[in-house]
Formats: sequence, C-alpha cells, structure tokens
Amino acid sequence: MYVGYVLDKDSPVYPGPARPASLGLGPQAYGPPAPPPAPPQYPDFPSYSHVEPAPAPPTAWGAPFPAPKDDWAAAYGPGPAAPAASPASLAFGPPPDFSPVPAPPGPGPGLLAQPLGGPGTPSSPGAQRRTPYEWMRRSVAAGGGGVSGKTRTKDKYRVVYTDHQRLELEKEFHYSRYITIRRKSELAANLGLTERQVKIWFQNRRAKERKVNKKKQQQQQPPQPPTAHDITATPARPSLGGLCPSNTSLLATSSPMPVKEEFLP
DNA sequence: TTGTGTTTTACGACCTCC
DNA sequence: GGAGGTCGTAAAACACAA
Repeated sequence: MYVGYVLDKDSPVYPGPARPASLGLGPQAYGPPAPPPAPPQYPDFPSYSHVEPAPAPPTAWGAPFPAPKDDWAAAYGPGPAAPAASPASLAFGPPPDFSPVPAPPGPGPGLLAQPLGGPGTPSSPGAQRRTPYEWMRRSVAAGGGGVSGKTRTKDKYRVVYTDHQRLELEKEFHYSRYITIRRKSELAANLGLTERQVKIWFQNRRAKERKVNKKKQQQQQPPQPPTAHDITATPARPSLGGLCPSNTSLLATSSPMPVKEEFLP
C-alpha cells in the first residue's frame, strides 16, 4: 500500500527506466545516479531514507522475516534460517536473460548491487508507525499462542510484508510486470520470501494494476457499454512463453516502464 | 474510541501452454 | 500433469472520518 502509494504517485519516483540494465535492487541504486550523500529519493516515503541505517543485524534477512510459508507447517517458531543468500547471490548481477532493457544513461551499479537494503532495516512508513520489528511480533502473535504461524487454512491468515520487501517487489514489478523464474528465485531468496509468495504478490499486483487502469478508464470515458477493446486489455493467456500481451497494453496506456524484450510481442 | 471503507496477503477455481 | 495465468473472494491490516 505504502510502497504503492509512492510508486503510484504521478511524480516519477523512478525517473527513466525503472531499472538499469544491470539488475540490482539496492535502494541506493534506484533513481538517478546520485552522488553519495544524496537527498532522500523517496520524498513521499520518508522513512525509506536514502541514508543508510544503523548497522544491520548480522543475520541480514534471516531474523526479521517470517518463515517462508512453504515451511510454515514446520517453521513457525524459530523462523527461517537465513535465506541461503550468500553475499555472492545477494550481489544480484544481471541474469543472463536480463539485458533487453536499455540502460538509462548512467546509473551505476545494479539495483541490487549490494545486499538488499540495510538488512533488517525496515525503513518505511511502517517503521514510523511502529517499531521496526513490530510487524514481525504481530505476525507471530497472530498465530494465537504465538508459537506457530498459520496459513489461512490453518490459523494464521496472512503476514504483512515489510515495507522493504514491498519496495523491492514494486521495483521488480515496475521493471517487468511478469517476473521470470530466475528473478523470482533470486528475489525470494533475497527478500526472505518463498517463490510462491513472490509469484502471488505479482499476481495480486497485476490485479491491482488492472483494477486501477480500469478505474482510470472509467473516469476518462463517459459510461459506455464495454467494448472488445476493454476486454483485450487483459491477456487471455499471458503465459511466460506467451509473452504477455498485456505488457503492450500497459505500455500503451500509462506505464512508462520498460518491458523486457522477452515479454514484448 | 469506533465504525467504515480500502488495501494487502492468500487461496481456490478454472484455464492455457508446454 | 505441472506451472503459471486470471478472476473472485476472504479476512487481516490499515487509514480516516465522525
């Protein structure tokens, strides 16, 4: 929500291509190539400050995140082992299948040139609203008894992603509406989420975007009976191999975001 | 505070593609 | 058959007005 709030704002939070060719999601790398002590790049997102936070706990992403849901059955308790994200994997170099987007003039390192965001530093409005790790406590507590996490079919309904997780997901989404398997794995590992969670997040995010676009369309046009054009806005079969026709419509509408070549028609 | 509306996770049903 | 897509929906989390 809050990340979306930032990204949905008219002001180009991510000027130019949302993502340089070199893929890295480090907050610092996002936006124009800014000299080191740059002003906050998220003016509307105060606590997602550019300023690097206090030293992170050594467990990087491990501790603050709930157990990957795939593991919930067993894990709610100690929480996940830190995602197997070696520094190397965190480096997040551009995957081989990841180059089509023309790099904006100049951005330096990839967006994830460094381990995802001051690990364990929930820098976001959420962090303002409550203590940085409160979301975690709440999530755990929500399990009633606070011992084991639960899924909807069990006891726990849902977790609330940290603002940083959402921000990184949003970045990825702005780069491409459809995430590749490879990127999904990387993102999941680096955000302490499961691939399933990442996949579902993208599904929900696309749904949200469709909803927003629909709303916009309705506002722009006087009430009219739905046309075939409206329907085509949603791809019947945007399979990974099918290269997402919706990307073209998205591009045609309002999205300034570059779309991977592999997704273009 | 509380009531209400919106947003965010998560799932199931169903479909298509490989 | 499995994976991933949309669509619809549930319910927690949240924002905000009264």
